[in-house]
Amino acid sequence: MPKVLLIEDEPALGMIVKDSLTYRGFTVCYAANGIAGLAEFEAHRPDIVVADVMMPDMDGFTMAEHIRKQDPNVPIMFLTARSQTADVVRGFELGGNDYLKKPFSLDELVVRIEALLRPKNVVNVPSTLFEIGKYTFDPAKQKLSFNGQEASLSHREAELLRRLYQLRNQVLEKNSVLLELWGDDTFFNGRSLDVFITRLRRHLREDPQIQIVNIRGIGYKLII
Amino acid sequence: MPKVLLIEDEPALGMIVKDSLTYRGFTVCYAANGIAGLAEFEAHRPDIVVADVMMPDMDGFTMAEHIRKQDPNVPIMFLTARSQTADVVRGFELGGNDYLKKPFSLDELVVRIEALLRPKNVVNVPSTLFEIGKYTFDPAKQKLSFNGQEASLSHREAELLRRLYQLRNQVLEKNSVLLELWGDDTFFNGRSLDVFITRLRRHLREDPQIQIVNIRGIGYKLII
DNA sequence: ATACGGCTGTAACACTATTTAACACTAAAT
DNA sequence: ATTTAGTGTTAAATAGTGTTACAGCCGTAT
Repeated sequence: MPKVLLIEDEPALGMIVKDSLTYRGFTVCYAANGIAGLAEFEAHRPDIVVADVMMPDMDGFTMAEHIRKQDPNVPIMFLTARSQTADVVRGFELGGNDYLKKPFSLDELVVRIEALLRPKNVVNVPSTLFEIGKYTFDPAKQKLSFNGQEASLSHREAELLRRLYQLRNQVLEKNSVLLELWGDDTFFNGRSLDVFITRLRRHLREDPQIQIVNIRGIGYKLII
Repeated sequence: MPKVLLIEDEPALGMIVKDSLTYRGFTVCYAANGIAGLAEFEAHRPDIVVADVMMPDMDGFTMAEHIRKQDPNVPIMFLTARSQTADVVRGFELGGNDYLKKPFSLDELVVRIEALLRPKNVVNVPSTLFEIGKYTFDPAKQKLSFNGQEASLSHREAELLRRLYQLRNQVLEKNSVLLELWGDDTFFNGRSLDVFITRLRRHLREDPQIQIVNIRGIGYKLII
């Protein structure tokens, strides 16, 4: 039951939006101007802020600046009648994550609110587990597990393994991985990459099915 | 955490898109024109390029040509106000993988970027095993086994054996294999190929059934 | 048949790339 | 200040590939 703080100075529109959001299952706090909105924010700590830009006494952007100081992460959506991009840019610089031009449809508002509320990493977590032979590799946590045993990889190791996995059974070119991970491909970095390949081989040696084969002068291939 | 290089000469739109992508978890490098974009590409090696087409000093297509020379695989998406199909066709000829007509929604941009980043061609190919007489040859792992004993082949050896096997009992022309594996067919590479044939014969000598016979002036034939 | 010149087979060597252990350095954690 | 994890660097050993030399082979012209 996500909590929405709605700040809108035009009461008619405000009530319509509030009712509509309430009807769709959101808890809605409502304020009619920026100062009141700020007070509501502090009092109720909403999950998302939907704010009109043009309001008396304190506009939406100024209010957003204050909110940002208290919570750098809460998503803020601006409702704007002005279509000048300059204004929208200001909103984004304040960390507003979306904006909606009036007039807007209530459906669109809801869809956008839901998108902003969707925790990004919940979507990602199930997809980030790689099956590498008898191992399971979580590139986000940099963990490699083999029947219950969990080993931590360093960042370099994890990034390298991720690239190898994404191109599994194909050649991962030394060249490109050096540019991506090390930033250039000088001689010494090349040796460094070799060393990391050795380290990954050691990590993966429990499953003899898995091989990191060298393609001389080109790169490496992860065989599963 | 995919890296996006965004090239857009209109600063207002550029900032909006940049913020929006950043919020959704992308790392964003930003450039305001084609020349700067090219420099950013070389410096940061992004996973995907999103480029405006119409820009001062170097247009998106020209920039894409230069990027393609450095990386034939990186996806490029064009943002275009022009709807002329001719332009879009040119973009696709340069290997741009998608285009988006302005004005576009940020959600749509993100969906398309994610689609382009999704690795589509990496499927688990069950490694095919070749039966060569009493030997078993795994071209992916570059291994040759003979009743339990496993020997590693080098990459050149494995590639050569694979070609011989695929044309078993037919002639594999020196000429073509030299072009494919060595890149040209000069005299010295020709001798090199002879040497590799010798090495394969040694690897395969346990089964006298198997022969690599020479066709003078033409190539070799693997007889099983 | 014989000799010739261009192939081919192979060993040996040269040279470069890779593997690996060991150690050095740095930044963070204690 | 000390420990630790992560990463970079070095050096020695090993592996992969290219080059050369020489011996033998093949087809053919004599």
